[in-house]
Amino acid sequence: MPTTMGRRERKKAQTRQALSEAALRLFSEHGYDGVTVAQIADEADVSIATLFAHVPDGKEALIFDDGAERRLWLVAAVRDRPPGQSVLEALRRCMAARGPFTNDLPPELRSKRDLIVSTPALREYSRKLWIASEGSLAEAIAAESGRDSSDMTVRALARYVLEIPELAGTEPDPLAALNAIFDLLGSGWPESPKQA
Amino acid sequence: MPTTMGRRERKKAQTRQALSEAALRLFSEHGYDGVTVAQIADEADVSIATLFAHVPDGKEALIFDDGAERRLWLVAAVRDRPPGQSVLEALRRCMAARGPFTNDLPPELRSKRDLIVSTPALREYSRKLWIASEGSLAEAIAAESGRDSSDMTVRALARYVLEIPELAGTEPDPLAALNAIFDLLGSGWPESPKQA
DNA sequence: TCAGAAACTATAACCACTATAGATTCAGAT
DNA sequence: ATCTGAATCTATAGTGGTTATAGTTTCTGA
Repeated sequence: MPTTMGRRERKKAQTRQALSEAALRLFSEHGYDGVTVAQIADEADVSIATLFAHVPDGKEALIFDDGAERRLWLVAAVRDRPPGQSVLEALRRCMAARGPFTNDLPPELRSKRDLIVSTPALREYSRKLWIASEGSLAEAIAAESGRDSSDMTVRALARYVLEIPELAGTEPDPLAALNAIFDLLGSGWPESPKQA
Repeated sequence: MPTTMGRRERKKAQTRQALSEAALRLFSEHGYDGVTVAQIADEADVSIATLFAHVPDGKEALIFDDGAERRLWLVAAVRDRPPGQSVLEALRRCMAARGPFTNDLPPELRSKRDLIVSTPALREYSRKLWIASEGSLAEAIAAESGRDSSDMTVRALARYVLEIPELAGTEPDPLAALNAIFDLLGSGWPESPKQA
């Protein structure tokens, strides 16, 4: 069993990447709705059937990976945070370094992010990818807080954290929005009973 | 200007209702994916083009109204809550009486709810309808708390409240889940810093 | 070297949805 | 009462995403 990938897996990865690059290039040029999957398949020099074999989730998934990386990143951020740091603080820093919340990115990634943020179908799919990590994140949080990962409070917190990109990503100052939301999650909404 | 609707509006409402009923009946019988819009149009005795004229949001929207009622209900719950009651408590009671959180419903509505909860496409659309009220709810909350409705904290709270049906709707005990989530939103997540 | 798995292809189909143009029905003003 | 214009409905034909099928090529492991 060779340490390197066989030719087959290598070709597969190449095809998948050709599809991603073709899709991103065409989307950037003509907009998401201005491009058909047939054009993308052509540009990557494969058949339409092959395109869907590589990207079973459909057109929107073309420019995304499967989200496994995000999942690992989140879990690691919670589990390996420095001593004295809270779970929320660890998550806040983790997310602040990603996606819509930083401009410290190469220009290709920045334009990709802008494309996603400005295209509803892609924003929705991005949210789906984040939320797919809910279970893993809930387990990580549960492990750190001595609760069960099926505890609704834990699941809700995980979900709410993962909704932040969608919620704050379109704000004029995304980072400030991110911080405001984490403050809310940490301290709760101040009671404001109606005057009697 | 007559107090009652003209014949035209009456017929329009009839057609729309015929479509809703046909869709619900067929979905319940054969499952959402087991029914085509052509079958629904046939069952309601209209053309496919007419179906889409009545329901521009597409197949999933067939069994829903436009969500205006929900919006009014939520805003009223916040604004007209009894003296001494907090905003969150008012929203908790409002939601507890609706959708997935009560069984105090006629059997037709119960089976409709079960169909929605068990069909991903319909669950997603239901969430969309809830979230469409985010702006209105944020305004209502802002008015009660002396903040601005564009305040990220207000918007986040509104969003998080409106996500509750999707988040808690599939739990074994939805009402308990609802209460747990409102407790989290009210008090925040207890800090659990890592031991040094 | 051989057998089988995996990837790719062309083709054809299905379905949601849209566009168009024409027919019918209704509402409001004259 | 009638006329005009707008709303509604219709059939038809298309677009585009997605899947199914069946057959071909390419790689892998025995």
